Amino acid sequence: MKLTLEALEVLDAIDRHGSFAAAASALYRVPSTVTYTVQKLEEDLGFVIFRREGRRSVLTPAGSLLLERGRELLLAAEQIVESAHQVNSGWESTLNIAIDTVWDINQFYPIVAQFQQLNSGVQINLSAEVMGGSLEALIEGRVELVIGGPPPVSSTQGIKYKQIFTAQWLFVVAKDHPLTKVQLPLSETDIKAYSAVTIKDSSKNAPIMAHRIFDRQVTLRVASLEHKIIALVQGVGVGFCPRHRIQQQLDNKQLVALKIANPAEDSPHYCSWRTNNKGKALRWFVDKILQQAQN
Amino acid sequence: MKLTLEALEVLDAIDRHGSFAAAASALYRVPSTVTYTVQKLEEDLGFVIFRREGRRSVLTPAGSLLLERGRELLLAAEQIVESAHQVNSGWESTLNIAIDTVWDINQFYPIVAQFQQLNSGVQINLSAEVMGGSLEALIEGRVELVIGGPPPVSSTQGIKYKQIFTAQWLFVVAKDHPLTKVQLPLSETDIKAYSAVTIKDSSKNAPIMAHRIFDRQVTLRVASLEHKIIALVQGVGVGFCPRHRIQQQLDNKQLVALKIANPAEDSPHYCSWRTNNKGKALRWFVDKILQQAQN
DNA sequence: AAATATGTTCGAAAATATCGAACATATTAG
DNA sequence: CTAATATGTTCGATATTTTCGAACATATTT
Repeated sequence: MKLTLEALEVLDAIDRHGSFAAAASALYRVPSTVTYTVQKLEEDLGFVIFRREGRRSVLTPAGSLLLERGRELLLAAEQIVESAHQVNSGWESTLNIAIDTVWDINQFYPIVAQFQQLNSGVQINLSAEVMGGSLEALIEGRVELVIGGPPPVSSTQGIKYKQIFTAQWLFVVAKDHPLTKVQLPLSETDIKAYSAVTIKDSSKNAPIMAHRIFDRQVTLRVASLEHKIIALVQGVGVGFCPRHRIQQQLDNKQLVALKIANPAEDSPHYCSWRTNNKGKALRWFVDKILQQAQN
Repeated sequence: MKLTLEALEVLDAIDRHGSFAAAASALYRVPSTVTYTVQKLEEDLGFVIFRREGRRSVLTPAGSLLLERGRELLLAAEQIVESAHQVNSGWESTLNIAIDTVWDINQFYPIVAQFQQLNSGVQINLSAEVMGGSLEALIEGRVELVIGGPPPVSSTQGIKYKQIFTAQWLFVVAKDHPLTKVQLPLSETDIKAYSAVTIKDSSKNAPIMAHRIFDRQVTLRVASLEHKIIALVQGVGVGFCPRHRIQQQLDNKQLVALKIANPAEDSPHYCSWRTNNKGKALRWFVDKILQQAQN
């Protein structure tokens, strides 16, 4: 049972060029060498790969399977070497980034575009996460970088983080919502009378924490802040939103911010990344994000 | 760019055994050969795999990636050869069978003996599993056939199954256990007063399910039904057992079945197998098991 | 400081791959 | 139909690669 990649390349060449002779020529070898390689492989593996039909050889079923799957193997081998080279040169082969929904993903695309111009060969994977979900992805190693998430639990090793902005949470409702008729500031009781819109934590084992929304309210759970804003504009419910994401809706009066008795505190948001990744791409993005945050 | 599977095996051995010397020994080679192979691979690939730190060598990031992905490659290569063999002979080269502890393994040996007489050359590997463990092994591909396990989750692709028997669960205690003095049927409260014996699920991530045993009882966890029966006979605790496995103990009065207020329901047991294995041996065993189940 | 274990270098020996010529067989051309 | 051509195999000679073992260098442990 001693498969070699080189032998698979020979099989591939035979099939691709149609004959032992043509394969030999393509491989800059002599025909007898090809014969030798095939025979040796057949002996090593213990089954016949080509049934010799006169001068034309055809693949046996087992040989056919070997070739087909073998090609995948060759491809995978090449990709591994490729990736290793990239890592060696300092660039990761892939970089997985999670963007918290609190942060506007549109702000991020220009940075990605800038990165692409470096021609690093690094594959960037973006995912949108919500609240706990982004950190969970970071801790479990599914992503290397989280933008706009909450601060990591302090005990977590191997993760660095830095605050990049503070979100001001406003309590907003649609322009014609009944609560706009109520005297300000709104009490907890006023609010409880109406259904709320919240963002569903994308972490798998979401902790039971009623972030921003008081208990026992009927709530609509949506998957992202974009959806939440739409739901609020439509008047489906009420809820808190970060000011910077709804400035437009406030300006054109689609949403109204209402003063309430117990206003939500500002929440800090962070850029968090894994320290075991020493690649240039991660470094580049972190630098870029922190630099942008200073302005 | 000339990767070879053999070189990957050397890398794997170095990492697995912790040093060049140990790897050499494991590969029945001399240390200088290992050095040679590594150096040659480094030269062929064009990057350093091990950073030499005195006598201890540590993987570079690129080397680490190469090893990690290379292991997958080796595994894939093995599977390809295995599949080709299977196609070639019609017989698998190996067949891994898990037998749930609910099923008496002694019943199974005659079937294995019968199979050996066919001289198929198929290597049979038997393993005993408990409850979820057998299915986990099937889904993860560690075994191709499970006898006596629970039914697979319906969503699982690539697995067929058929019920082969129904187990009646009796609540049993040792002949001189205090519970034999209590008036029947036993209430839940009666039972809670005594420690129970349960079988520990052999799956790695065993779900928290209190199968057959009520909450909050002090329990002794054992590894198989055989052990459980012994523990019950010794009077260490009480618990449910399938009737067919303790008939002998009931007959010679080592165990006593007691009627209880909430009897355990009969549980169906299945024969489950992977459908991607088209080999004759799996087919043979499945046929045999199903046929025996009909009687 | 001595003993032990690890990794490397290097020349010799062993194993393996490649070549080229001779031969066998099938397809094609005339 | 026969000759010419192309393909695949065998086999001895040659070239290349791998392996070994001894000698040496270096780090860890006793």
